[in-house]
Amino acid sequence: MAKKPKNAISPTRAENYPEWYQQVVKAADLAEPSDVRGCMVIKPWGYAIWENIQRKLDTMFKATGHENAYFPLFIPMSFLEKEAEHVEGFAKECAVVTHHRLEPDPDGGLRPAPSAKLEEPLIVRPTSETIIGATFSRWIESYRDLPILINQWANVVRWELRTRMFLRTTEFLWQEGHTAHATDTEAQAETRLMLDVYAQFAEETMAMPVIKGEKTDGERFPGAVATYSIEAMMQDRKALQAGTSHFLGQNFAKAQEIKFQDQSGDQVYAWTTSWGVSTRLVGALIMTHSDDDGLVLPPKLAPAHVVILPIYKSDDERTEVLAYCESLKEELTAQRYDEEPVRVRLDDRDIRGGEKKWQWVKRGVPIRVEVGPRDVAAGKVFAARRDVGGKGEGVVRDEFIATVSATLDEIQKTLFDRAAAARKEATVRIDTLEEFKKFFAEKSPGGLAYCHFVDGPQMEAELKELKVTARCVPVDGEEENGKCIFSGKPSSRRGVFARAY
RNA sequence: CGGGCUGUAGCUCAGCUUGGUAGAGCGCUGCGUUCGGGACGCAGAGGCCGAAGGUUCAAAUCCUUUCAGCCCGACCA
Repeated sequence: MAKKPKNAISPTRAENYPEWYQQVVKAADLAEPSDVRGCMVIKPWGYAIWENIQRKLDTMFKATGHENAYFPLFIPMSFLEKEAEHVEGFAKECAVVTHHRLEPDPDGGLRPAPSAKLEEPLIVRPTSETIIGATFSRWIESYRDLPILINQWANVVRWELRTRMFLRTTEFLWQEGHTAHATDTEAQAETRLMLDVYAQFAEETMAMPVIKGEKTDGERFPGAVATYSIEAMMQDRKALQAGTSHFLGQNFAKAQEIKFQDQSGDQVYAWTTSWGVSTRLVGALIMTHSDDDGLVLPPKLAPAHVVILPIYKSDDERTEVLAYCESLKEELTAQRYDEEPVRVRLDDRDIRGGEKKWQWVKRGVPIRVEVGPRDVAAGKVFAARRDVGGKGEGVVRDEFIATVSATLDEIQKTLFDRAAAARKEATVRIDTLEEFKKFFAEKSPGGLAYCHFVDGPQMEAELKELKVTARCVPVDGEEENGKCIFSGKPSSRRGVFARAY
């Protein structure tokens, strides 16, 4: 007799959070390590979540006037050299292509053919500001060509030395928006608009509360004038940057010669922005909602809203139960949730019921329905919600179908409220360095600290010591006079500080 | 890129100190018993012990080199 562990995931969050995270990724069948160092294979269940994220965001981008396009994976090395800060930021983590042909080597293997060396090396894009900027410079001649609002769904490569599934991998999938505008004001408005889009997506679709804010000097995107981000708090109270929106000023326009003739006939530089979210959002999703039994998915992103598990012994029962399940599936699918048909999966695989049930628990499906001969006879279903745990309860079939959409809504809301409560619980205002150090002490749980500060080397040094980072200055924060806890200088706004991923 | 550790079955690992032609649990396949449940029994498939070289009658085991992974640090829009 095997021992029955109390939880499906070991270790639990409390025992070892980073290891728990890895185990959830594995148990929920989201992704696995690949044959290439630092890269992962995203498995169907994980990719389906990403597809849902993509679909939702893509709709929001289109609704705000953006169009999709696609730019090359390779970028001439010289392009990266054009913007000084940009080089500084990315040069250390670029994959470089130097040859275009292989040939047999003396040891029986292969090697890049010396005769096929590229005149100019290509880098695999770590982001596409430079090549898109170069393209924009050809597209833009007149103020009548502006604004240009482009988005691309793509993969990028950043040669990170230390990787974690979804949170930081060498290659990852993302979306990068790139826009060019005639005026400073318009570009700034675009930057803030997309920040709002991200925040709305995070809170309404991912059920993940976020803080919208501006980054400090140390955390700004290389080459940007201002970087904004949405910051979320994970269950271990560490902050995670979940999306960024950059106001690039005219920095890239000057580097890439993105010029146009304005209404008075003068040649002037355009104002550009860029903004992105990545598969890191899947990591954020995991660490925001999941529990010691595995993944917990917000209904709006779940690949399946409802999973139906038939239970039977004999062939007769099988026929009867399956027919009941098929019609249940059909009627559920006819229901609508979040403006789409309810997504239902009927799992009639021939494996043990208990094991099958736990697989779906670990995968985080919002509602699990078990149907056996007794339910068929009584016209009922046995339903359980993933967000509240427990075994579930018998419900009259038609009633279950009629309320499924409302139940999904309730689950979505419960997840958001729970995450918001956890964040509130971990949020403090701190006014002295002493208190700050205590809050972020070695064994302390930490959290989000709102403090007055003045950006500068003194702050950077203190933060580094404590392994704390300035996350952002909330954009909707109130003006308030105070003193920087690091330097004592006067400050008018509080910033958010936290340990971070 | 520095410091520490580990590479043996699909997975987690034992065996290595004291060299003698490879083990367990889980998973997988088949049969059976159970079953509103992550169950059990029996039978079976599966490994040239990360790679290369060396010592030896004999190497998973000792020596050298190399590659890969993990942890800690540095780095990280």
